Amino acid sequence: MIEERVQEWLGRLQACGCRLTGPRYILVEILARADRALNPQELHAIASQRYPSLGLVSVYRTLERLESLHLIQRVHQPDKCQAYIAAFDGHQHLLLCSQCGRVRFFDGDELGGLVRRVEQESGYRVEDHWLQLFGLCDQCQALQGNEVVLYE
Amino acid sequence: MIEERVQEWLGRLQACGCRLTGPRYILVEILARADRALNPQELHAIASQRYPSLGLVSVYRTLERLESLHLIQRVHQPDKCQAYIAAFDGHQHLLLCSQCGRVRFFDGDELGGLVRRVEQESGYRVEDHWLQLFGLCDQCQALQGNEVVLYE
DNA sequence: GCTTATAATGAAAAAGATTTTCAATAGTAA
DNA sequence: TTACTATTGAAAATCTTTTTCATTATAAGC
Ligand SMILES: [Mn+2]
Ligand SMILES: [Mn+2]
Ligand SMILES: [Zn+2]
Ligand SMILES: [Zn+2]
Repeated sequence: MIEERVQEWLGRLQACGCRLTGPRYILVEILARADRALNPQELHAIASQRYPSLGLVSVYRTLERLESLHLIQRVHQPDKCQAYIAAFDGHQHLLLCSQCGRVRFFDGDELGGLVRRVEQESGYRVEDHWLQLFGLCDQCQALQGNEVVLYE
Repeated sequence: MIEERVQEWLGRLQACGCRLTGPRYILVEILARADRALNPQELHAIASQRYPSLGLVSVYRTLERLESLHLIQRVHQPDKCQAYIAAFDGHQHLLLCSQCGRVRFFDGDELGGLVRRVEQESGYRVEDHWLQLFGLCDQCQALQGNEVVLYE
């Protein structure tokens, strides 16, 4: 299933005239597999292990390309706002572990009533919303904050 | 009411041993009056009109001080994440005009049921949430996007 | 008021993050 | 293989934020 995602992303890249290069294989594979948001530096550090000559600038360029294809999306957190994770189709919200950074998507917010009430009270016309939940994932609850298991 | 806020902030600054200086008066006044989030550059540009010798570094320092006193809070937006607005007491959410940037607070989300459902499905323990609504304020609706009225 | 201690200031330098430039390289189609 | 050109990484440039430091100015004590 993750492998399919990797193949799909590579296909989407090729479909829009992009070439499949070493740096892109690595970066796509890491991003498509990641269960937490990675910023350019983290991504570069991880990818460099398998592709030592990788330049940070290629990481920036690949992130930009993948984001413009809506394959990844930016994740805002209190302390970092420049991290990316595989994007979900459709309208979804994020659930983030504030300990290890693990991210999950969920859907089905029940904001209709709230939005109508706020529109009435404020006079604004609401067109979009951000909803993110923060908490502890099951693993981090079990560890009780003693250790943190990070990616790789 | 806004004047009271200015006085309160100045009092809070003094109460914790800070000195009341020219740069601080100006910055507090602008931030306490602003109805949209301002980033360091914008704030510096506005404040410089009244205090030309103001250094950008004092803007950063004042923002840090006011934030640590919980008098202002950071506002995240799709394109800028380093802007600040007067903080609200208690748990509140933001409503932002995506045209002019005007910000309002609202309370009373109805997320209890959703949070419980997501906790069940995910195994996460949810501890906090971010909810922001984006839309068009009444003024920007009236202008139909022809003009944008910005601060000062 | 005058003196004094020291918090605050702005210029400059440093550090970090991101973007641009450019010559060399390598993927792709013919 | 060849030719075209997208992509690469190094280096430079640009922006943003933080640190350093000598100078200034607030506020407390007299
Ligand atoms: Mn953000
Ligand atoms: Mn809430
Ligand atoms: Zn976790
Ligand atoms: Zn507006």
